[in-house]
Amino acid sequence: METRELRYFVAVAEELHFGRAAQRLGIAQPPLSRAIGGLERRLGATLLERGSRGVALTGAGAVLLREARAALDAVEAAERRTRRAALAETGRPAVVLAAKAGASGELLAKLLDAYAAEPGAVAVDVVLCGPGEQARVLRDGRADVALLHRPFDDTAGFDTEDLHTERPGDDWRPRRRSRDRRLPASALARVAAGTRLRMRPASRWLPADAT
Amino acid sequence: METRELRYFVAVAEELHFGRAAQRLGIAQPPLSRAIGGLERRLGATLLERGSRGVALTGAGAVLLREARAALDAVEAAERRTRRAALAETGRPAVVLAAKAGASGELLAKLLDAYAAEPGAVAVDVVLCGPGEQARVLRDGRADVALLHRPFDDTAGFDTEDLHTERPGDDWRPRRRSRDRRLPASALARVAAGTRLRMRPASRWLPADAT
DNA sequence: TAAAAATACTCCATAGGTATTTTAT
DNA sequence: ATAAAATACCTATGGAGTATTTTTA
Repeated sequence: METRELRYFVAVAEELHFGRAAQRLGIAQPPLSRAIGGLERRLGATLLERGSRGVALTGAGAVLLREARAALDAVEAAERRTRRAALAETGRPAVVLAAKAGASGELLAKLLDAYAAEPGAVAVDVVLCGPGEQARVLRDGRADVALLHRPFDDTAGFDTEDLHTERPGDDWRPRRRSRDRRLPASALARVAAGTRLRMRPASRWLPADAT
Repeated sequence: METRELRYFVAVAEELHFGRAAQRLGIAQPPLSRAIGGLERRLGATLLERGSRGVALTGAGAVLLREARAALDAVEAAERRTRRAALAETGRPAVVLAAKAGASGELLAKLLDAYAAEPGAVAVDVVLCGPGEQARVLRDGRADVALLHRPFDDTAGFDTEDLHTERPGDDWRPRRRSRDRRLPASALARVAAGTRLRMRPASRWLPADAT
């Protein structure tokens, strides 16, 4: 499967309409129909139910939509991180850390200090995100690490390390008196060293040794 | 970036030789050189240092190798899981569980029983893997969940749920008397419901808002 | 100077466009 | 009857092959 096909399918699956999807992709409707048709033929799967009111996803189509988004994110991340690595070649390397804008100021400062004190620490660029944007920014390669707040942010599928626990009854304003574990900047160090990208299991469905 | 380009690059990065890589890909050397050249031009990055003794990876090249493998795994997983979903459409759906061959027999049986007892449980196919193969099998979509053994298997990047703890001093043979928590088959249930595929941060390097 | 990668040029497969037909409500 | 997708047909971009030149250790 080529990423072009995945992009085409995602467009159709999101618009649920070949015409609009084609418009969004900047191509004509017939080549899009053929691309999806070819994809279905090669997968041996019906991805869409066609009707004169547009299209609907089949079960297999829903699976592909989910998986295709993840795969496209991974491809995008590959591109972004390679570009960043190339720029870093001339200059000092850095990791990009995503933090929710307007929050965790003190924690962030402590973390950066702790990491900077380590031998071989590289520069850390901080990207500020809107709430709940961190996961996306990590997945598509705009950032390499993030500060998340459990249980509000979903950490599913990411490697995590606890940095700080806020006392219950704290009224959600960070307090001095909240318990601070020794800030482990090791996560930053590991990411800076280029730890391998991993993925989480997903999906549902059938046979064990089906291709 | 097209998956074809990623496959080509991975081949060259692994062989460190355009000729051998081309052979492995079943194409001639010149088109491969051009494909990689085009990729480098579009990324604005030098991925390989060419010499008459073959090639060597640059920093950016090493990043792309790592990221490209992950992206290709994601694409492969998309294809596999879609095919499985299509087959399941006619017949009952199932999740695929990966287990290390020759181990965890009793735990596996208990887990499957616990899950089967839940309302709306779907079929579970069990795939037996060699040691350490589970992570790969999860990443490329041959399986959806796996039984792993901490701290021997690296669970980095996966969502985990503790099922069973073996007593220290147990001599590594599973014992009846080891403490069994109530087996939570909820992981299986969530996976069967089609939880979203996630990825872990990776990589290293530079600027915040570089494309 | 010898291996290996890059260029030059050609060919063809296939992505894409336009016109039209088929289908489903 | 009408909106939407599929099919037919044509064009052209670019992927791949062969022959050759350029590079570098």
